[in-house]
Amino acid sequence: MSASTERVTIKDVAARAGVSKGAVSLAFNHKPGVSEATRERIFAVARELGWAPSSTARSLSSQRVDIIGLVLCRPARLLGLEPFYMDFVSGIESILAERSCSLLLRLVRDLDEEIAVHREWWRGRMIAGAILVDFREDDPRVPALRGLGLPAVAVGHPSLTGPFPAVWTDDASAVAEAVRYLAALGHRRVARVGGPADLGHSAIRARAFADTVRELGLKEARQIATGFDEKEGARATRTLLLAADRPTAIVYDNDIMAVAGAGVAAEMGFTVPDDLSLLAWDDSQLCRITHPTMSAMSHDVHHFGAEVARVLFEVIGGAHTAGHQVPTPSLTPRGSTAPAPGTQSP
Amino acid sequence: MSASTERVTIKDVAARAGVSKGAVSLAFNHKPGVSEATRERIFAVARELGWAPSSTARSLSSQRVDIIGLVLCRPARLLGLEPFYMDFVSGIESILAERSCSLLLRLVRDLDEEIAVHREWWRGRMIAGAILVDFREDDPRVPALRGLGLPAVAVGHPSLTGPFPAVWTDDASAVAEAVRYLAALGHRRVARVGGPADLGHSAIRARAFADTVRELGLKEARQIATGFDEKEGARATRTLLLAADRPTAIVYDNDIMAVAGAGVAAEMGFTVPDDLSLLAWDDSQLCRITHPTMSAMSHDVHHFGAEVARVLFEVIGGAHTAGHQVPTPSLTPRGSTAPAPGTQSP
DNA sequence: AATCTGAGCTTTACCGGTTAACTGAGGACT
DNA sequence: AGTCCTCAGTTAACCGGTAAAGCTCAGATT
Repeated sequence: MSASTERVTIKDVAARAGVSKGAVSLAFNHKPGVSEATRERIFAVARELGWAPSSTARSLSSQRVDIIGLVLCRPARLLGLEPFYMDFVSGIESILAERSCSLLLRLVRDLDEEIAVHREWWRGRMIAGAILVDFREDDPRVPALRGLGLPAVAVGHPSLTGPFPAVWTDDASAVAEAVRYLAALGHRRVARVGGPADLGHSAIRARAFADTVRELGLKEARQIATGFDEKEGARATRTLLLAADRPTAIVYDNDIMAVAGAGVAAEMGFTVPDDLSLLAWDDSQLCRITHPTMSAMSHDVHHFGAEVARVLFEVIGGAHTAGHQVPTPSLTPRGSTAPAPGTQSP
Repeated sequence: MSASTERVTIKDVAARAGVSKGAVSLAFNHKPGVSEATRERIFAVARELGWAPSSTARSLSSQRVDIIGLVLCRPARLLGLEPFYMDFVSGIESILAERSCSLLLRLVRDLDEEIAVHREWWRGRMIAGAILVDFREDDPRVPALRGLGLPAVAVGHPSLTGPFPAVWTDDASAVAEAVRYLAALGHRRVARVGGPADLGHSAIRARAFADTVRELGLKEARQIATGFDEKEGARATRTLLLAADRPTAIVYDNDIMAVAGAGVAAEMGFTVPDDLSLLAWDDSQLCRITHPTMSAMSHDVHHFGAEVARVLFEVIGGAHTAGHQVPTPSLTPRGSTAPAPGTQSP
């Protein structure tokens, strides 16, 4: 039981089993060319010696890896705050774990760095494929990474993701549903606190929001772009509520901001939902535990992540996947939305 | 600008620069043996060809990698729920990003699998070091991984982590502070909803809790072990509140359970904090946005993760690090704690 | 009897780097 | 002039696997 410092390699296993390296390799990759008896002997020796093929060496010579890459281009701090990402990652991991794969995670400051990381990872066959998130309009990653041959799945609307198979939610319909719901409750002045303006899905939601407002003949609606965090959500809410024609309902792009908005409303003397209705997005646990509870456009983010991973494996497997849509976030009314002030309940 | 399929390797760079592979390698590793002029020429060619050393190949021959490993042995779903982990990971990433390192993340079902993964990763020099978390008492990873030579830092009290440099918070003191605070508010029956019994820090907290209760002469205190999730937190709270000698204050092992507990209390007709005081742990955003806001034992989890990563780099660098303690969680009183029912305020 | 076949291995050439050992030229020192 | 260094590089072995090509031999085919 001594901890011998020598690393046991395929050569040791081969020698011990009385065969060549090649035979061991064949056996371990379940390829024909070794008899059942030899195969078993090899496995026995490997077990005895505690050997398993080195994935580094294997990936160098055979280009096969069991790692998939995820590069995130967001401030580290925000990751910890947003429930979305961890839930998404846990969904991915749930599928990777089934296949004994790991996730290589990297944080970068900008998209150029992200592109460089993907190039490098793929060049050296460090990863078998990648998951691309947070698409911008005219995203620079599309021209930079297309044609690399990197198997990748894109999280975002197909209009943004270029040649990469996309997995997305129909944000436009969801936004429309949200606005219609609020309009049905009698709200005429509805505002929206969105994510960063350059993010593709923010733009899609913004457009859908404006369109629906116009279509329903509501008052000209204000939208504010933010950085997704608590503070900006609070500030945006304050700005909206201080305006002369303050909204009676606000739709948020995530739940952190919605909850922060509820705090601001309370602090400014507005009662939710009597004076003001709030509608969150993503519906993590947060929404269920506030008082009042948060109405939200909810979808299963964990499942979303899992679906993305599943599609990625199809792509890696060579399938000509077109990508696909996961269920549209659906309205989950809770305690933060109510008929507009001065409206008969419908 | 054509997407030539051929991968550019060190050989191409060498040929183009008119030197040998060795010279390119020396230049890129900033080792002596090439003149400044040649070095520059090599770099220029590399830039022109878009070449960077393949980390796979490098790690095979030189054992140098810029990836660190983290294996988590928890249900995937829970990861997405607990604010702790993402915040912790984001702290780690903040330090890794500074050094252009990545995190290799893997989810496993049990500790045996975790041990196997670490062995494999380290054997093949897939990782430069690892972060070990969630220590049990007599943790099987300690005997299994010690003597491997794997640079690792352990998150947990040194009494649990064996030879691995530990980074930990002084949970015992924190628990004592929590109980003292509640006692000072006049609470005589204090209960605790803890994490899984086999987790080292749960045991430490349980012991400290019992000790402090005894020391202060409080009523015999009930402690319930749970799986850290919302549902179990709710159930434990219900159990406690249904008992004849129900507590007037409850300390939780994370904030999810505390918040779930608040919901149960409300649903059972207890007013927090008038009838019942609740004290959370970890203090994520959750605690600031509930009504009433949650008093908590708070610490900076992001910073904790960063510190762990920093220590790991020291260990990888060969330093003989002893590990160290990060600030003890400190009491942040908010709206969920108040004098015990029928007590004069102090 | 000569040839073909295929199962079961072995050999050998990589994969893309690193590194120890070696070479050759120029300069300093004796 | 001869010896010794040092610098700047080259060569070749090696890291731990994979994979294509080659070899051997028993049994089937003609």
